[in-house]
Amino acid sequence: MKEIKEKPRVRIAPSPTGPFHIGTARTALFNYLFAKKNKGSFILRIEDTDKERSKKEWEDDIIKSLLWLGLTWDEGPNPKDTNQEIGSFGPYHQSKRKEIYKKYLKKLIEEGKAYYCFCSPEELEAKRQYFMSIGQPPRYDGTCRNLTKQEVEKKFQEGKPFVIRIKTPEKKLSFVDLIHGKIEIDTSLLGDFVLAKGFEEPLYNFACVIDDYEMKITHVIRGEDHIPNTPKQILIQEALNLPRPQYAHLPLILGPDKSKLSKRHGDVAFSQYIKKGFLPEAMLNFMAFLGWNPGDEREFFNLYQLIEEFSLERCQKSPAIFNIQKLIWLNGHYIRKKPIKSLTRLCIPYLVEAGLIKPLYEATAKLINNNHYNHSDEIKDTYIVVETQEKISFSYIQKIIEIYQERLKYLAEIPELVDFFFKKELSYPKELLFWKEAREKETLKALKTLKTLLSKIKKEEWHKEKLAEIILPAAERFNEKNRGYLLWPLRVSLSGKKASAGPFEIAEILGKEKTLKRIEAAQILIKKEEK
RNA sequence: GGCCCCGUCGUCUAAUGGCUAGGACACGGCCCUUUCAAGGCCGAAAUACGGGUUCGAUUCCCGUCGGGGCCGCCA
Repeated sequence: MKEIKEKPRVRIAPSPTGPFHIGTARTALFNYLFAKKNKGSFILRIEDTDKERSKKEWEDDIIKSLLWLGLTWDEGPNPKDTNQEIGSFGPYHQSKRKEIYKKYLKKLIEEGKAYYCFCSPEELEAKRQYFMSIGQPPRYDGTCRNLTKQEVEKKFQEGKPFVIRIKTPEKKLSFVDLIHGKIEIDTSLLGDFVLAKGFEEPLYNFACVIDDYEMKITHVIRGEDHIPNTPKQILIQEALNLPRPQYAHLPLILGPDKSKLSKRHGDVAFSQYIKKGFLPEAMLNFMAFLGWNPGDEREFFNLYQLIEEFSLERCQKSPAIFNIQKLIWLNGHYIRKKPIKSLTRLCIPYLVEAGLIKPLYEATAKLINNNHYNHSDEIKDTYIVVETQEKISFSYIQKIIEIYQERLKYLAEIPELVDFFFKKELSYPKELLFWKEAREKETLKALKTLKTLLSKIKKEEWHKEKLAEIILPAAERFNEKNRGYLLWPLRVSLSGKKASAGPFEIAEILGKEKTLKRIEAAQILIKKEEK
């Protein structure tokens, strides 16, 4: 494909009528990659023309999510103060652009390319039904198209509400899509569609065309569900004599049932993924591969590498099913690669939220409470274990996180994995202590052996290497066929879980005193139930 | 129903007018191992169907079938 000579200007134009959607995030990413790859501009425009449904909280959600991903925009709302804007083609909220739309609407009316329509919703519904019943696409029949000046005047006098419709010329229209190639449609199927409700409320297709023009958008990169809108938008451009941007329609993201990913598939809200503890690196890498690939077998890409490699030519035509398993796998990969200090910082809010620990200082508490978007350093602090009221340090927590780093798939899992470190007493069925066919007797014996062995280790030597040095040979002596007879009860008595990190690393973190206490607790558990 | 888009393992995908159609996730097995992970090895698994063009089509063309999107005074 030809090189892009002009510096491209692209936009992501979400409407703040609900939680920021995973599909919108993917579209944003592709726009961003295209812009950065070609040294162009990435613009954020808030499409809030639907004043009933648009809410500030959703706009904040959009902004937060994009920033979290690191997809910063060159023009749009100022992320530091959303009442301000950056860029010289604003305003970037459609709700603030009414006067601009009005100007173009008037021009169309004056030139006879659009007209007032006074038909009521009821009348239109009836017509729609009729067309459907005879197997025709439902479209406006043009009742008001040829109203005389006097008739229009009269309706105005009566104070009848009106909409503005375009006079759609009947013709074959085609456009070149950068992903799909040439797309042709017959405009007679479109009818005279509505541009705006009165002069004050422009509708999507109209506002979009005007803004794209005024903001000098060169490439419209959006979801495939917009293909049917494209001919309408081109018709508006032609009526107004505006240049046509290039179009690229990305394949849709599908749910497991192969229909467009939507609320009923569950987690489509982007913030859910942030809360669950997916990392931006994983989300970026994953979303990029939904409809794009580098053409070889590399599979890990950071944002900069994506910018380097991205091209629309390598975009897929066919839709992709959102495969959560692969996201989880990728996330595990990025968690393993995360520096341990950063990972600990990311995990702490989850531990706090689960009520396992709490920050000693109010300031930290506030910071954590705020959200999971925070990656800041301030989180290094002293914490209090809720159940025991012990003070613990950041580095103590770090040791715990470290032994779970390769097991973690997403951050929200961390509390259930490590909760036993913060519990006063563990509760688990005694059968969990039994290795293979071992029962009370053998297990008691194992626990007793462990206690004797561990008691002899000096506090200064209490680290996992020393523990292994002592316990491992003992385990072989205990049962020459299988070390599990000694090691399994150790691990279970310390963690209370059937799956966990290794017993020596756990014991090291727990310390001598607690380790011995937990072994005793296990002995008591077995004995108590024997009676 | 009309119009439009799409069709390679279950999923994300690579390849090409010509080697046994490659990789990844998930799945199964084995190894490692005290468990769970991680890691290593192995395995099962796909060109929707029918015609054409061609020496040769998964690839190009046509049709069928299948899936999806859109058909608002929502975006």
